[in-house]
Amino acid sequence: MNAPHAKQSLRVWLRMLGATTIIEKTIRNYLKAEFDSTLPRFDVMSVLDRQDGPMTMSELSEKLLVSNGNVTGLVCRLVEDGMMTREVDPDDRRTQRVELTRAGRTAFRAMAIEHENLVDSLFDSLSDTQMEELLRLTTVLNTALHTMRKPLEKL
Amino acid sequence: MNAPHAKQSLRVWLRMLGATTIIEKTIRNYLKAEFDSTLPRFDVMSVLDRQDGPMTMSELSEKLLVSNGNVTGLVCRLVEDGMMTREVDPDDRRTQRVELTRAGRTAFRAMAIEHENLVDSLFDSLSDTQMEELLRLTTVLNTALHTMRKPLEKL
DNA sequence: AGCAATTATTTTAACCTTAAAATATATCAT
DNA sequence: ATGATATATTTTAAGGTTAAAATAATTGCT
Repeated sequence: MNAPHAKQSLRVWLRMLGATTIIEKTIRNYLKAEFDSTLPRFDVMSVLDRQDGPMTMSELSEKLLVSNGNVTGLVCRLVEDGMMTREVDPDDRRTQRVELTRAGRTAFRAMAIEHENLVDSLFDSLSDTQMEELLRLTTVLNTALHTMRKPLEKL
Repeated sequence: MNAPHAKQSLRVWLRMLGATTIIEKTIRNYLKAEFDSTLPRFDVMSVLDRQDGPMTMSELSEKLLVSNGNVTGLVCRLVEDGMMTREVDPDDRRTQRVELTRAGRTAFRAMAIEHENLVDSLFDSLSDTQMEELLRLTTVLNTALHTMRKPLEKL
């Protein structure tokens, strides 16, 4: 689409990575300190909370962009914690149907509110206009990266 | 600095996180496929390459924003791979002095070039103007996050 | 000198992550 | 029905990550 950005893109990338790294670490520490939980668990619960009925392991791993084996471990721990249930689908015994328990949904909603407040505070240095610009730019980038990714998956 | 961005910041954060996640995964896959290496190893070598003389484990972990224990493992593997040397500082036998080997420096430079080309291609969807905007915004954000972090470290 | 406090690093236990191999079940062609 | 193929998931091995405990060496106080 463009002439090469040369060294500019490396500089942009390192700034972006630096910011997301700090924000992510802050969120992880917060979830650990306040809820004795983790970001990957939060992400699993987030996907499940948006869902009406149960979900399969594969659907979960696709939504989260992580491997199947990874989901297996996360779900095991969340089930142990009483946040989720997992049961074999009677119609296809290869498939697991997982969903949040009532306690899981309640716990997630509480975390989600504070998570959002934390994120708000971390972006406090940007004005509303800057936030809009950043949203536009990251949306363009995201869309391009996703359409770039699709063909790669075919391999 | 501002009125609350409300839900806007969560949306911005998720877009930013989405983009960096895909870019990072792409880089990891690339380093694995082309150089049989990893991003954390690349980061260690990158810090060391910018350095003239040897460095201590603590300096390394500060630069990389990771724990001491983490650096221990990474350095062990890089030493095994012949990319680095590690020796006890004769003046303070608690301290390790680590640096790249010649092979390590050569390997890193080769990786760095292709890494930069890959990053360039991943940002291809943004125009030069958009890249400048993105650089400005992420710089503001980064600076604020770092100055936010300083006081937290004191605790 | 000798003991307490500090500093640099490693070890440990737990968790996250992946790719590849293994397991179990379902589907399909004959 | 049977055997091959495909699908859903788990297991395994290797690495990355952290906080906290353990080691080891230095510094400082008296």
